Amino acid sequence: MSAADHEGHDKQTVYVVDDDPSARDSLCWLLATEDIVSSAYESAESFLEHWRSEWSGCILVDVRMPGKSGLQLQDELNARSSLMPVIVLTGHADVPVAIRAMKQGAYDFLEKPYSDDELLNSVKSALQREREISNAESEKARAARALENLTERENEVMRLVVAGKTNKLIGAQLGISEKTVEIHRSRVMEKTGASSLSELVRICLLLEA
Amino acid sequence: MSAADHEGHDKQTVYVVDDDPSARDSLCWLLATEDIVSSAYESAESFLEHWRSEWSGCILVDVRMPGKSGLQLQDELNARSSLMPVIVLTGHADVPVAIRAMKQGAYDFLEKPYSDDELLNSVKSALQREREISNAESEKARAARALENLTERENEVMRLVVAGKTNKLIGAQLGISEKTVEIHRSRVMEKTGASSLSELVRICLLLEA
DNA sequence: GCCATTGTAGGGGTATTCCCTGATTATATT
DNA sequence: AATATAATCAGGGAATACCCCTACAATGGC
Repeated sequence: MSAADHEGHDKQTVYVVDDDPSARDSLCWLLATEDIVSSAYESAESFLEHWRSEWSGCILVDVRMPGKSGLQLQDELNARSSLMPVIVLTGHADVPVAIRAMKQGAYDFLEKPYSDDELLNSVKSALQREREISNAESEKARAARALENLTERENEVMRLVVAGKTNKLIGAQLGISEKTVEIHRSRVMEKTGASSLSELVRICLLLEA
Repeated sequence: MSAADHEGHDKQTVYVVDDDPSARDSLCWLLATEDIVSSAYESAESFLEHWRSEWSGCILVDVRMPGKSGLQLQDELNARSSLMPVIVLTGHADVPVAIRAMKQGAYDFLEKPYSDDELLNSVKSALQREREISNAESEKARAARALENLTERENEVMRLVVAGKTNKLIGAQLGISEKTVEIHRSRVMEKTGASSLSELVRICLLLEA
């Protein structure tokens, strides 16, 4: 937990996507008063063009915009497996839109006029959430990187090891010598950096779920 | 997966909570056409009175009702750690209510008039979801039951075993003989029913998260 | 042809786990 | 007082895992 804080996170940024320049400006200004870094885009398209999966922070997006709407932007981000919380802003009461946004995984949905406090609270909580998600994801990514260097055979052996089988059983099942299993097994431990069977099991479970 | 289906599930029931008798009747009738068992309540209070945590299925609740509203019912169920999906029904477009319902974890939010198909699709998908949640929960419960029979010492030893330490290290750390650790360890395996270290790790991880 | 990688296998040794029997002490329950 | 449970420790032995070494065949790239 404590170690994860000073890990590979770029500083969190709030990405403001709104076609109305004055709305963008006032949002960015408001965020700046709380020392929150923001970055503004005038359309969903221009945001998506620049978007990088490594970005850290959250997104503030207006529903009604020329071109792609806020909901379509959300869709596209979901398709790209973005895990960044999205806060949807809207000027008009529209239940179906609100429901769709929430079901698409919006972190929050604010109707104008909203108070500065409402917005800031929502943003801060979204940033906090993103930090947690991001930490969990970087652990997963580290595990995945460790596993992708394994050869097919090593992977096969690893799965059986994690399933709790002994080297002897694994050898019999794969039609190879127990000795060979030993070697694959030790390579697995070496490549994954796991110092114990428990760690190896943890790594594998992290990627199954 | 296949084994979980014929497990301790009571048959799934859709709990209909609505103060309007004709609405209740038409919902129950509609559900019956798809062979879905339903049970109707005229108020949040009467539903909560009968509610049992073992119930399996989902809840269809109207927002506007005399006494506790649908949202308050949702609150109360959350407080009681209910994991049953809640589908909120409403007659009037009201964004804040819809947002609140979704943020409180509603599975869906339907505005009248909704089509029969919309409702049935939502219900069926909620029931499917509940089945998954319920299976996952019963696994967790089984693991918890296994662990709560452990003595303090056994629990202590188990944590260290799962942390990947050897019996020797555990003995040193707890100031007891390696032999004694062996015994606690084997009791842990026996009581939890784990047939390998991997299984034990799985069980523990299931309850940490 | 040479070299790196991968998969295979054995010898030999040490460490660890796992299972058996047997025992002592304390505490709580009956 | 007798019984049960929990926690402690010991010896011995079988099975397993882990680590060192050497070795060979196939594969593909330089």
